[in-house]
Amino acid sequence: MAAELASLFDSLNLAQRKAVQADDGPTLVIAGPGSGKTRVLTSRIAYLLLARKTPAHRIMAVTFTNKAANEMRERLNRMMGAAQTGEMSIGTFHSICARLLRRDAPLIGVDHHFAIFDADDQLSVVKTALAELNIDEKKYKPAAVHSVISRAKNDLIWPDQFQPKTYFEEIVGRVYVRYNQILRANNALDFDDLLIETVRLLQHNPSVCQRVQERYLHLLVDEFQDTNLAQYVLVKWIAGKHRNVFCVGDPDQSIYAWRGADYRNVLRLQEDFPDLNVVALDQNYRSTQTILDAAMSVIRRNPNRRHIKLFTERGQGPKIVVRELYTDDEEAQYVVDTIRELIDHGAAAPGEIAVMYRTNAQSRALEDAFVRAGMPYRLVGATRFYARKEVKDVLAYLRIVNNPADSVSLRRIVNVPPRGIGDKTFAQIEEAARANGTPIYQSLTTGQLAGRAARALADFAALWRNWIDLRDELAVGQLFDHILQTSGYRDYLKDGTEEGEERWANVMELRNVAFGAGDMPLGDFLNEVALVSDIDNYDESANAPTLLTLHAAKGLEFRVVFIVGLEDGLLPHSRSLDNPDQMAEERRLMYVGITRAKDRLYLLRAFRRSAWGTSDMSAPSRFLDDLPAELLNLGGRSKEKQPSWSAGDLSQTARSPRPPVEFTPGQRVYHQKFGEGIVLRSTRQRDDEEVEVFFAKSGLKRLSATISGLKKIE
DNA sequence: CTTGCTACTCTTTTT
DNA sequence: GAGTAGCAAG
Repeated sequence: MAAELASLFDSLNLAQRKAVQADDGPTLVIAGPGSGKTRVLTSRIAYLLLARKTPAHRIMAVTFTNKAANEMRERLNRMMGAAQTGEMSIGTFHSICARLLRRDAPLIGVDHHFAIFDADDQLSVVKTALAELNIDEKKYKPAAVHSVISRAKNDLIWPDQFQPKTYFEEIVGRVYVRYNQILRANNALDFDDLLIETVRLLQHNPSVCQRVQERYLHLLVDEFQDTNLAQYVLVKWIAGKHRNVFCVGDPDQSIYAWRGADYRNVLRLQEDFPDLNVVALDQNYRSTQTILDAAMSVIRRNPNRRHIKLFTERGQGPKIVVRELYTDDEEAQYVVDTIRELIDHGAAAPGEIAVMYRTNAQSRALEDAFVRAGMPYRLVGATRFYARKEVKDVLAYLRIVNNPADSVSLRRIVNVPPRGIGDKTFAQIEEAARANGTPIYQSLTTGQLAGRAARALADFAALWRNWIDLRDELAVGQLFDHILQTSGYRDYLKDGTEEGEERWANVMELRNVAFGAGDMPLGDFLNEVALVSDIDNYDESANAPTLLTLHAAKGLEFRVVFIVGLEDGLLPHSRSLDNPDQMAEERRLMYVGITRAKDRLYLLRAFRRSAWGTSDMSAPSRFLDDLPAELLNLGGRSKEKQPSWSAGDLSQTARSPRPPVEFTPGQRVYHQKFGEGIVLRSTRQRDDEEVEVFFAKSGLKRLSATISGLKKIE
């Protein structure tokens, strides 16, 4: 024991050690990026377990992603070689709340088999509510309505407390009421319910509250700056008795205000726990001084922040490379080319490189470039695995078996594959269920419809019945196979097309997860699946560059980081331009991105970016202006002498932006769609180049050099 | 009820 | 440019 502790402390600096060994009572560790926050949190837990002999089951640790939780558990296991960490309550707020609620589900008006509705399901509930209330979807966008509802829940505002301030909110208030009723009729909770219902459970049930408060001797919270009000109140309740909260965070890295996160929770903590012990960590162990200086020069311009000076002993390191490319495709090509060079020169292994962007849509150009270069990559986000149609379909089958009240899932698959149960028939069933006040399952089995529909319904009801009977007899994996077979979904998906095979492969991946669940009850399995985030599945061992959004990059680090799309309107995002608070958040996002880099940082922008099928010009990000020239490598150009097409103001560049003729007759070229070809003629257009190419496969084509993405072959 | 066509929106960021 | 909602025809 003593040996483990000694070696643990050897790896910590004085300030970190002080935090780890803090006395019991409320503690807040404010720390800059790369200062070992998570390490301090893990060490604190090890310290509590080893030195303080705290039983593992009396510790709760909340992290931002399940991945972070798993990592922490692994580290503790390695450190202590003990399986006792398995008894710790560790996970995201959402997953921990789901576990708490499961036990006392009847107290909040659902049963133990309650479903957790994801973003997709939530939207479909909003749509149903809008339809029932005769509200026009075109005027009141379901997504916008839902975001207000979600925000209210995160601020702990129940439907009957919702105070509309605008006409729009007036409408939302009415939808909110109906929305929640529909959720409960489906025996379902949404993501936000997991938090707000747990707060209510603790508030209104003294015995439950006492049990929880008594049990958790220590509560530790990572990424505290990203907690919302509901989460903060949970912290207060859970730690209400023993008052041993240990929070770790960095206000400069708060990037989730848009979903209710409130960095003022730091102030609330100070108010609610006047004896709060605050520890600050500013030494950085991740990045070179150049990178830290760049990060500080960007974040410095935000108002109302505590000024901290980040320092490192890692030295200056290489300058930050700033480049301007002509299009987003060229930007992507630059990324791929540079990565290849870095790998060839041994500057970094492929897995130590990341490419970050503001919006998921930007990943497409990058993916194309990686595919063209035949270079493997990891993609985080975009179309998340669990959001794929086929995956959601199969899960919907499992969900109606676990929770026969789930009409949202039923609607999804009742006619997939086609069974002759169309919208109209389904609406009748739903109506019957509502009229009789019975769950949808019953009105399906006892339905008294006539003709073809009745036959189809009876057949489906028999299948469903059979699955439910098998629910508790078969393991999740076996049930999975059985349903896939008997429902006809398997044959429906495997339709012989290439796309069908791809979808089938995804279903098989899900099948692996199902078999991995072993004897776990179906409900537990579904809960777990509902709460995984994309980053949770990110495979460390795959040795390939990672493509991810700046948000997803939080908490990670890479030897080399590319941030692409440094353009006003993208980073900072156009929706933030007229709002100082949102602008400050964009700046923090940029700060988070920069500080992910250990050694090398590349900041790229494209002069022309295609979006919505058209290509538009863009101005450089204002954040680039904040970087001192001495930190930058501008590729031989001074800051004033940027490439020709961006010199001067935009109106001027619009007239004669680009390019000298790039393609000459006889040049061999490659086009993504048409393959290889030979240039016959090239004509300079106003701000483009028209190229006539003879393709081996598709014959003569006349193309725009900028839009076609035509490439030279050396 | 199913299939296939047209027209329209869409892009912040996520547990 | 792509995915989907909505509609018309089979």
